[in-house]
Formats: sequence, structure tokens, C-alpha cells
Amino acid sequence: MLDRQRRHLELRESERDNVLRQCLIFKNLPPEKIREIGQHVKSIWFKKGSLIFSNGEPSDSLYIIQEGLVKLCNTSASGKSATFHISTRGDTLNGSALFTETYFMSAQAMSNVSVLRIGRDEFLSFVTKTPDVAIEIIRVTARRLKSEYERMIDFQREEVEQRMLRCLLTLASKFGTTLSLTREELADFVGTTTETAIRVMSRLKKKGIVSCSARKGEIVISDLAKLDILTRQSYPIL
Amino acid sequence: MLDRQRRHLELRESERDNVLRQCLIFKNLPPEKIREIGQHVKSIWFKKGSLIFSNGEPSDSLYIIQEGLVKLCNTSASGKSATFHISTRGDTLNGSALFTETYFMSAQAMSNVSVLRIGRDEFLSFVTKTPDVAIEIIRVTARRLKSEYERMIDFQREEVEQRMLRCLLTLASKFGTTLSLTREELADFVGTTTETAIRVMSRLKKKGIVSCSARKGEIVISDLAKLDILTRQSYPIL
DNA sequence: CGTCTAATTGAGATGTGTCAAGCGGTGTGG
DNA sequence: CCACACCGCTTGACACATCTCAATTAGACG
Repeated sequence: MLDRQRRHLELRESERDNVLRQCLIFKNLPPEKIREIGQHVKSIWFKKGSLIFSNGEPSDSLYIIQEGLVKLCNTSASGKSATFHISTRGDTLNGSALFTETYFMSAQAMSNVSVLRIGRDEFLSFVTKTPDVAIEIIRVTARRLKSEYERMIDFQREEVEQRMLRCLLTLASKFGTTLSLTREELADFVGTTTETAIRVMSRLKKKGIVSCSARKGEIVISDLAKLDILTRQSYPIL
Repeated sequence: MLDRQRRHLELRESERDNVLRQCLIFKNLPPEKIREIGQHVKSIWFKKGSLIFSNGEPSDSLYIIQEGLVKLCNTSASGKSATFHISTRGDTLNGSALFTETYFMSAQAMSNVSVLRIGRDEFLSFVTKTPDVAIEIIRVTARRLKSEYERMIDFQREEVEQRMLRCLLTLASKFGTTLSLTREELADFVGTTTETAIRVMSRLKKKGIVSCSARKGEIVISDLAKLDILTRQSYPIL
């Protein structure tokens, strides 16, 4: 009995360390460092639809997804919602907020979710005494910033169809060619309304890029290569 | 003669250190550390309109503005230009790009500009051996990310007038109530066309928020308080 | 005084948001 | 097992914000 319990515990610990190793900012750490930060980790469950934290709350924990999908989103001044990111296993949830007073987006569970939680102080002191991690955090944040600027210029200057193409490409590179999203969720991600998202998607269906599955809340990308080309093209050469 | 030269040199050095101290990521360093990084610095001039670097080039230098204005911008897939940021004394130019292969925006001198330049390798090795700076870089980058997300949701979900208000407020908090910008530059910053920018500005003029100066390329904010209120308002309480 | 560029204004085209209605699948309770 | 309600999806008509194109005016500068 005791033996079985111990084995169970070991399994949970190794699974926990696996998640930590998948997390970008811990990826290249030696095993003993992984175990060190692992000491401070607790595992928590959230059920589908619940909020893990809200925009503006004090950022007192680092969350890393162990299992499930989490939507990172926010609400505009006029009350419209927008999705910034959809996170999966190994992703931190607004990790940079730990270096800020408060979370600056909300995290909502899109499925039942299990996360690892590390207290703010434990995390910060670990970062402070582990320069490698600090450097890695800078790298990851810089890349994030880069891709957000790319997205921003799309929102400023491109039409919905172009944005849709790029969003689909982004999602496909993370989740593969079958996406479990409702049209509304997609619209929030692209920055448009449900209706327009639908209209654009049916245009793309005619062009043979996506094929609508019969099932609800599912999007299938049928021609990834074409999607890729259309997304990249269109720099008018001067 | 030698004496005068030496005094001149000392002046330049203390001026250089002053700029470094104004730079967010070096702000809290002890004087000897400032002097240490100062050793690796060279001062360079760029004339108005010239490109300091372009999007996509290898990021081989950290630039810090000593004097003048620099526009950080980029071009969308369909060839439209957008301004992300207008930088002044003490600001780094796309500093996070140093942790990435390439610059991810272009830097163009809006006036004659003098910058301090630090080689990539010198900067990175300084960061690596000075954990305080690394932490400070994380903080600064996290704040940047936060404000870019705020801007992004504006672009996704708000109309031009709302975006204009927020841009004016941002600019005013940095440059005061008199801005030296053409309508076109303003439009690029707000993410619209010159014509719409003009129309929106004349609406704001009627509301008494801005007052157009007779001179070209100048914008005067006459009622900062009102601007502030209008920008913050409009969260519909549920 | 003439030239050049920025600023302005107008008219028309168009992309997208809004509102309203209908369809189809899914789950629930009678 | 069927009827019903519910929710996501789809479509159409219309309104409206913004873009585009074109023409005019106003300042700055030599």
C-alpha cells in the first residue's frame, strides 16, 4: 500500500517535471534546477468556463498549463471582448505580469484545465538567483513582443480576410489543421464579429482553403500550403 | 591646449553617462556600473529622414537616443506604413531585438539625431554578468507588452476617434501639449488615413479638445483634462 | 512672387457592423 | 420516444464608418 502510494507520488512528480521542461522559460535548465523549482509547485484544477484570473488583479501566481486549453483575453473600453492567445500544455498564463503589479489580461478555461501554480515570491526569487532563467525570460518576452507587433500592424492596416488567414495559420501551427473553435471564438481572435467571420470563412471555403465540418465548433483547414502562400504574399515590390 | 581637450572629453563622458542614467534599463545601476557600460559606447549622428536600421536586419547594436526624435515603424503586408512608437532621449530603439536574431521594426530619424551605440556582444555579455540589468530588462519589456496589448485591443475594437484620443493622450504624456507632427504622421500612429485623421481632428477641435495652430506640422492640445476624461470613460458597467 | 508640400474638403465606393430572421443539431423533460 | 427549447450557424438587408480619389486652399520657403 505504502509502496503503491509512493509510486503514484513519483509518477505525479515526474509528470510535473515534464510539464516544467516543456515550459519555454525552464526548457534548458539542468534537471536539478527543474526539481528545485518543482518543489514550489502546486497542481490545481479549473473547470470549463471558469476564470483563472482576471485583468487587473494582483499578479500573485505564475500558472503553467498541465492539461487543457486556456483563453487569454480582455475587454475593450466599449465593452467588446477580444482574445489575445490560446494556450496549451507548457504555456505560462500572462507570465510577464509577474514583473508588473497586476495581470493585464484575463485567463479563462476553455476546457477542464489542470495548471501548475507557483507563488509570486518563490518564482521571483528563483529567477533572481538563476540568471539563465532571467535571460531566457527576456528572450521569450522579446519574441512575444515581436509577434504582437506583427499582429498589431495587421489590425491597423489589413482587412478581415487577411487577418483571418494569418490567424488560421497561427492556430494551425500550434494545434494542427483541425481546430476546436466556435465561429464566435474565432471572431474574437480575429477581431471582428461572428457574422463577418462566418462570411469570410465561407469565402475561404469557396477558395478551397478551409472545409467546414458538419460538426459544430470545428474548423478544418484543408489546404495548408495555399493558406501559407496567401498569408505571406502581397508585399507590393517597389 | 591639452587641458582644454581633456575638459572637453570629460564633458562628453559625463553627458554620455547622463544619457545612460536616463535609460530605463540602466536607471538604477551604481555609478561604477554605468561607467563600465559607458566604456563600450560610441556616439553617432544620423541626419533627419535617414534610417538607423530597418526591419529584418541582424540586430547587431543597441542604440540609445542622446538627442532628437526617432520613429519606430513598420510596413504591413499590403504595403501600408504604421508607426509604433516615437522615441526621445534615453529611449532604446527596439532594444528587445537584441535578444532576437533581427530588428523587428525600422527606426527612422525624425530630426537630426545623435545616438549612443553599443555592440551586441558587449551589451549581451554585460547583461549576462549583471543580473540586476537582466531583471530590469524583463520589467521594462513586460510593461511594454502590457501597453501594446492595450493598444492592440483599441485597434481591434474601437473606432478612430477613440483611438485618436488615446494616441493624443499618450503623446501628450511624453511630449507635452504641443506636438510637432504632420497629420500624416499622426494618421500613421493612429492607424488610419491622413484624410480621416484630419476629419477626426476637426471634430475634436469643435469639441474644444485640440486647437489647430496656424503653423504646419503642429498640433496643440487645448483641454488635456477633457481629453483624459473622454479617454478613460465608456466602460459600460454590467 | 512662384513653387512645393501639407492641409482641407467633397463625393462616391466599399468593407464591416448591426439587426432580424431562419435553420439545424443536441439535450432535456414530459 | 417525441416535443420543445436552446444554442451555434447561416443568410439577408441595411446603416454607417472609413477609405479612396480628386480638387482646392493655405503656409512655408526660396
